[in-house]
Amino acid sequence: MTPAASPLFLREHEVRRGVELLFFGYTRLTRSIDEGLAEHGLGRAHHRALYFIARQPDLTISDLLKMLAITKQSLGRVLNELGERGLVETRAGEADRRQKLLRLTVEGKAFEAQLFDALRRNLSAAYAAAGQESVTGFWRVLEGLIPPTDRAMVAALQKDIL
Amino acid sequence: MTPAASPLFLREHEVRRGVELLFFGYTRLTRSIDEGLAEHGLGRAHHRALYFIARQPDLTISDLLKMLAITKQSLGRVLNELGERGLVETRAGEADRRQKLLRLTVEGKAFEAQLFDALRRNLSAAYAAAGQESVTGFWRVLEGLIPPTDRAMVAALQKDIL
DNA sequence: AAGATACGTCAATATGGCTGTCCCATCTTA
DNA sequence: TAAGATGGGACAGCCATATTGACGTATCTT
Repeated sequence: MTPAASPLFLREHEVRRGVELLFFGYTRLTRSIDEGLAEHGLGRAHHRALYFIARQPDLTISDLLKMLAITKQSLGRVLNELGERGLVETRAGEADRRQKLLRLTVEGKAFEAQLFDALRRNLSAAYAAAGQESVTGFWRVLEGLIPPTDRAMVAALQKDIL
Repeated sequence: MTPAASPLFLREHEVRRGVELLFFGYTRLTRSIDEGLAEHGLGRAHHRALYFIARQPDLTISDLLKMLAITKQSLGRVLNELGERGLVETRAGEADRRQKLLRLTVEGKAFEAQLFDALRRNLSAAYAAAGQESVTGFWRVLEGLIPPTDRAMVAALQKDIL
């Protein structure tokens, strides 16, 4: 049998390639929406909040905090600005009235959809160029990068669509 | 013939899944080195510079600027701090003495290797869990996210190893 | 000798994070 | 029903990382 070549040595190539492609891929994708955000005087932090609220209507503040993994104070500023611009609105929770349930307004939905269009264009093109089996692999590797403790949270997002 | 289902509608699932996995995967991977950086009082910006200098010894300032896609002023601070800590050193270019060729010092190499270890552990685990065909797909999709104008730059990194 | 290029730097500003502290409303539980 | 826990908000100050704009110097090119 051919012995497996030194795993650490061989893997350095592959790991560096992954690090670099992740860096360039991620930063280029996120940059693709900066223009749209700037039109409203908003930044990427606002988009992240918009995105997850769009994804899970009636999300609570604490759920959103877990997603974004930032402090309450940082999120507070972002949500206030989104509220002032009429993009996000809140209601008190039904079972627990301390909670605030976050939703996009009609304008918020339209704006999120506009930003998502840029993401869709770029990711769709990459998916199409790579082929479906590649997309599956792309997802699998990324899942493996998420600490097991966070995986349930990410998986839950998938269940909410349709 | 079965007509292809509405591409835009079907793709929304897949695109959102990609956006989310990229966000969580990328941020969790980068967080894995924050502790090591904090020990030296450095941040992620310093790591990005260290990484690319490690990858392409004798890189010039302007090449590094293209990689990072930040301004000269921003990079200036980062490089000064890395220089003060004795992690990076420069020499004048041979052909063109206006250029500064960037290199890691012995300590810089050791530090970069230490940080890289955390990245390697995490990415290797994800690669192993996903399997080799998945890794190929992972790379292919990410390549597709990089604007064609930047692809040559990223590809050049692969040629420098070994 | 004139202009372009590579790099450095001063100054002011924006963004998006952080810590620490304190507050109020509401829910849970002894 | 009182005491404590929890969800959320807010004030204050700070830090890291990025920006724009302007200007300076050494070196290379023509």
